[in-house]
Amino acid sequence: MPAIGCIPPPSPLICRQTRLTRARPPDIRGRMPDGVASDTICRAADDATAADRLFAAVGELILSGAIEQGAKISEPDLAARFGTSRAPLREALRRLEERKLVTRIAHQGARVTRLCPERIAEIYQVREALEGIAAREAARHMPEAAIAELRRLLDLHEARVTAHDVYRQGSEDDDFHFRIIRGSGNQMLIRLLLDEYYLLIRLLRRKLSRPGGLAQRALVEHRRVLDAIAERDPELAEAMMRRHIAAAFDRLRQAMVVPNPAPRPRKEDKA
Amino acid sequence: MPAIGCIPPPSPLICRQTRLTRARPPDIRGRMPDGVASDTICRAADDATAADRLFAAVGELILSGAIEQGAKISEPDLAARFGTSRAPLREALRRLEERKLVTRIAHQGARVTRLCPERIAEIYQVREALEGIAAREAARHMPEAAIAELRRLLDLHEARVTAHDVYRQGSEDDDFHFRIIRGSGNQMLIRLLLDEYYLLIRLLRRKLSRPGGLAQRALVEHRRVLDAIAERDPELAEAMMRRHIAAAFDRLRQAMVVPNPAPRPRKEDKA
DNA sequence: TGCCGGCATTGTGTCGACACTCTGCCCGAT
DNA sequence: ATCGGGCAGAGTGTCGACACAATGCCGGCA
Repeated sequence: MPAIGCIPPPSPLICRQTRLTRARPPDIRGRMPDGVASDTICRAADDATAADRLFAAVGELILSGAIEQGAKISEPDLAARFGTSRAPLREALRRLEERKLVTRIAHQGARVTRLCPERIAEIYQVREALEGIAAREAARHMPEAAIAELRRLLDLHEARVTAHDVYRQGSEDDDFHFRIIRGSGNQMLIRLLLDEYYLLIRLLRRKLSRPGGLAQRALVEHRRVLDAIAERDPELAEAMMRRHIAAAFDRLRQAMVVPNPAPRPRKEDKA
Repeated sequence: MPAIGCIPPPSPLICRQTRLTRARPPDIRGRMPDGVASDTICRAADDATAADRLFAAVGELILSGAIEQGAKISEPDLAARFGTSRAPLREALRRLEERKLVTRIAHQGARVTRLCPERIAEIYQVREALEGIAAREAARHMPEAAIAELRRLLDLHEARVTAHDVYRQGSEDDDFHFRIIRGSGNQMLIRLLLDEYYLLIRLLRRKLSRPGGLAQRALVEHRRVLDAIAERDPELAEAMMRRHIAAAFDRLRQAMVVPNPAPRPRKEDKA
């Protein structure tokens, strides 16, 4: 039973600058939460296939909010807008579907996934478990150097937070989490969280006003997680991370109820 | 902020009998571990698109071992074998890729994912966390009726196990887990585990001889999980489930080392 | 005899076109 | 006036074909 090369392509994913046709100025603003994920998941999307580029571009379009949640996605439209045929676009949509960013119904088309509160709660439940594992494994495998670097990062965050009391658009928050996830060394987990779950988290962040004023709190929790990892205490790290995620969700939920009492429209279209 | 319909299509997936062309006898044996998942994930794949049918068929081909792990998948070949064009096959492959059953490299083709021991360990780590959550939530949300039914199922298993001392091909084992996962009521979790992770688990089960003689042990663990759920004790349920998965992995790992010292061929082709 | 470069072949990525399905609109009937 | 059926339009699913990339083979050269 041979068992060697597994999952070689580390991650095809949403990248920063993504052009579409080989020689064309960037018409899509594929901005990433600066300095965050650009180095994480990206692969040079330059010599990649059109489908890859479209996957990245459309993904970014969705995550950036350029295409609203629930909006229908017309294949001919989008393909034309990108100057490609439908084939690569369909591939991109299919991959986005698997990552749950779009929902497709046969003979009816694709639309951007709409996240309801129940689904958001579920996402956070799963995220809690997964990042708990990540923290646990990071406590086991994360190199000392990475830990030190992460500590410096948190110091930097603290400086910013005391100045503005806000984790800028969640990108710094993500940065912290990404590093721990990568620190786990668990390839399956890394792929699952970075390639799939964080897309959903970024998506739901779009529709939720970030609860400001609590960055200080999050920072404290981050420090606790990091301390546990630095002490090489897997159980504690897991517990702290889980508690942090749970707390973050609590904060999120409170922000969720306020702005929107209960408007429940049934149908609407047009992208 | 409207937020209503999310993730409507419960699950397109590997089904039992899957025909390809509308009117053609089933040339692909799409057998499921009988009586297990047939009711879980399936959707009548009859009026579905060719891509859906191919997705199910090729998936089953892989899971059944008809296409070996690491084997190359030639698009023209497979398409011809199924009497379709490459377009729907490519869609199927792409979806299988997202589910990590096949690995594709641009301009080079797709091959069945090969699971190395490290990856298997990672899968079990993640599975432990996810099914832990599932058990926890099942303790909260699973209907009494379902619990009672599950108890009867375990009684049935016990009868079989005392007779043969083996969980038949893992299908009964899966049945137990599936019910708990579904009992969690967490749609995201259900999709993640059933649509994605259990495919991998079935795949790795193919390459690992099932450690017989330990069914009794697994059954005891199953009962503990169920008891905790019946007592509506989420924490205990989670702990028991995690322990069960961890123990199952231990058993698996022992089975992993024995039959295969270290043959490591580098390359081979042909499906 | 072994290594390197060119060539043919295979196969993937992409394209344009067609068929069938679904949606929305218009019209006639009740 | 409202409801049901038919029709047109749009859109998705599928197909066959082509271009470029990658692989493997063959011959030339050291």
